Amino acid sequence: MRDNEGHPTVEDIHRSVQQVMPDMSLATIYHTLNDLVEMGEAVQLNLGEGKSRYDPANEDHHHVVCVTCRRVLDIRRAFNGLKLLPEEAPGYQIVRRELVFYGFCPDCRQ
Amino acid sequence: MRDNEGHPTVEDIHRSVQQVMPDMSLATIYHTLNDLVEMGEAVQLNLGEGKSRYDPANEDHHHVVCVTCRRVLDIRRAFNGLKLLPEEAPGYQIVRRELVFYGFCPDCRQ
DNA sequence: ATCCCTGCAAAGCCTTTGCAATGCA
DNA sequence: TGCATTGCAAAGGCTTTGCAGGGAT
Repeated sequence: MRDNEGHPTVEDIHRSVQQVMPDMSLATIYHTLNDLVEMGEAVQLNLGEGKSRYDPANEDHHHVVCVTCRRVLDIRRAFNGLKLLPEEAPGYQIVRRELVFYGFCPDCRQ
Repeated sequence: MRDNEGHPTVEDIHRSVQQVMPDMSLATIYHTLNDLVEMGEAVQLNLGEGKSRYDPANEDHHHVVCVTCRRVLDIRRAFNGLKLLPEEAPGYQIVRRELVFYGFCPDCRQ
């Protein structure tokens, strides 16, 4: 995941791992990713594609998705000034937040 | 969607519509929802469940999802002070943003 | 010897698609 | 009549699961 340049799908990771371990199966990739997510080492991204992408759980950053070409861009500073007001979710213990912007990238905007 | 109390899945909508039109098929629900999203009348939510939920496209509000019981709570004020800095996504035209908090609801927190 | 990890194949969802039938203008 | 909408069934994509084989402790 770290070598992969960003937001790899399960398929991406599978191909990548197979270059080192040619027999690695898809099922094992799924198993391992689920374990990593459970351990808190990886984050599963839901970018509205019908499939998941994965990030190492390093930083609290977020994403811009082009609705046309599906390119994904990292956003690092969007959370300045943002907080979940306690009175909006009383009693909740928040463990993660995911912010996705959808729009047209410069190329697809024409 | 408006009658449904919140964030219905396709299945929810299907059941709901069938109470009035018993022959309504799932395929038609999917067709209609896709049309509504394309028209900008509905919003498809990705809450990390492997299936979609839908909201009428009324307000720019967001969601808290309990990672245990999957209950979904609306958040209305979380965007105070949040903006997408232009230098973070130069040339992009943003059309929608989706913010999801994941955590434990009061009941599942124990 | 036991236990966990792996791979394969099958099954499971959710969603889309092809096609024929239907309804409406 | 012509066109869009519908329903059904099949297919498609992503993910999970059952099971048996194999490696490590």
